[in-house]
Amino acid sequence: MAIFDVKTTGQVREPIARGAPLRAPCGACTVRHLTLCAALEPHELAEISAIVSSVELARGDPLFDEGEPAQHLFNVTSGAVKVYKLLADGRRQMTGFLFPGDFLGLANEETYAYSAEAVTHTVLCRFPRRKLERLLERYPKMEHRLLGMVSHELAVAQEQMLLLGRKTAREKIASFLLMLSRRSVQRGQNGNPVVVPMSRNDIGDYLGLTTETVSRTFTQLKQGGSISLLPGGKVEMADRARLEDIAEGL
Amino acid sequence: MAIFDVKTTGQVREPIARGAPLRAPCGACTVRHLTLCAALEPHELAEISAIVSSVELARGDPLFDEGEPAQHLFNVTSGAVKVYKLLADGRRQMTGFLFPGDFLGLANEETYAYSAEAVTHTVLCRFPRRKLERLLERYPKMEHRLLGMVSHELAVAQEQMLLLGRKTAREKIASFLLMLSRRSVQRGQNGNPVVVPMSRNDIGDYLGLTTETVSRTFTQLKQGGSISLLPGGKVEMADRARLEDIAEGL
DNA sequence: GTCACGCATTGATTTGCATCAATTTGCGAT
DNA sequence: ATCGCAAATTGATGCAAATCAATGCGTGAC
Repeated sequence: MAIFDVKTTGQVREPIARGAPLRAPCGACTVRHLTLCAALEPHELAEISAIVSSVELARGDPLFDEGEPAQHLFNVTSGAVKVYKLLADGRRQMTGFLFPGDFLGLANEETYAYSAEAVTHTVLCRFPRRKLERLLERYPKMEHRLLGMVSHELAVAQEQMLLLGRKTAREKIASFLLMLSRRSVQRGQNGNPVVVPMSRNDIGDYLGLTTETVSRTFTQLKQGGSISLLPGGKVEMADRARLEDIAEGL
Repeated sequence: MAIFDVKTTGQVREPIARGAPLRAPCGACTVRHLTLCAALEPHELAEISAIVSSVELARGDPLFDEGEPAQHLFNVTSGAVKVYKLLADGRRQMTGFLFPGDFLGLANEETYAYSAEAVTHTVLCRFPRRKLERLLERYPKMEHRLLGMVSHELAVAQEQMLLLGRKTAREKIASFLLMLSRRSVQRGQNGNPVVVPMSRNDIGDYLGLTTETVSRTFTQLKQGGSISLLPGGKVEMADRARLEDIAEGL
């Protein structure tokens, strides 16, 4: 019961679009070509708008937990979300960080396969899953776009397996910074310096490292002249070409 | 030019279905509910049959390499295939092992995102990508099924990230054996003992370990009474419940 | 302004896995 | 059966990253 859990924390705002269809269901939907609602026909947009609502989370608020019934799909409007899986003893693996334009909650099974939590203050669009599925049946083009998005996510996941299984700490951190930068540019923001909104611990759980190793590796890259650490969680990539070489193991 | 490379090695047989539509494009297509061609209408099957051909590979033969133009999709009919990504210095990460019923070659970009190679003697169905895409446009139900398959693969990939980033060597091997067993059962085969057709080195590259650690961990599990190693690359899971506990980190 | 808490950083030590180097086993070819 | 090669196993050693242990710093609460 993801939605009720969230409501308990007082973070869910009531639907913004109830009865009054918006031009677009949310501000993010036209940001990236991969986004589900981009380039829809007016009547399709209207139908989407009729089922969408808005969710707002504070830093650290849970969105849903692994194993909960998967009742909604979400689209990040602003902020950042982390998704992760846990082992019984608490070991955690981040499977992704999501930014404006990204989707989450797509589940093949009836339950979510991972947990999701806000990294910063975050706003999301929320689509009831059943209703969205009925919509997708009638608009194959939307499903086609969804297939493209999931295929892309799969390719990203495979790249991440290469990182987790075979890259060194140094290579992992370099890859991570470049990834953040690229995605930042995709959203039309500045790619350098890049904002790193998540904690060292979160980064460690994403890259399969400990907090300490993450911290030390940042320091090491700084001392090597590849990056500099700016206040406000920003990282300046002083030598991007070098970072790219490091990331590829050269 | 995947197909011509393969042809050079003399492994590609000419299309089996040219001009003479089959009942089903390949023996595997009805094996699993996730498979693309399962439960198709007769006229859909006929159209699929018209574009499919067959490929046969010997152990170790490449199917395609990362970066090649993605001209075909493949469906494993018999045997086993490994897919992997490489770093510049040769470090390798297996991203999956594929068995009868599994798909590979789905590419969002114009090129393959990974390389594929036969683990054992293998037969595959081959679908020209462009033609299949045109077919999918006309049959949204097939695309819907494809979406389900890719979503499932994504969930598997995320599970693998948890394994790579946070599990110990022992937990990785236990998880791996259980996964092989489950998939073996899905294909209607015996799940215990389970056939392990790939080398220790391949397993290491799948789990982010070295050959030696894989070997030692097998020995350790054997001595602990969880498994026994049988001739012919078979592994008997003597204490499956224990293996499951180990896999979950209990 | 200062207090306190969470987070980042740094240092010392341990450990698990990789690496390197033999040696053995398994298996197909003859 | 025996040869010959590839794969698996085993042992010795080294190193990268984890773990353990303080200490420093910045931000928000009051």
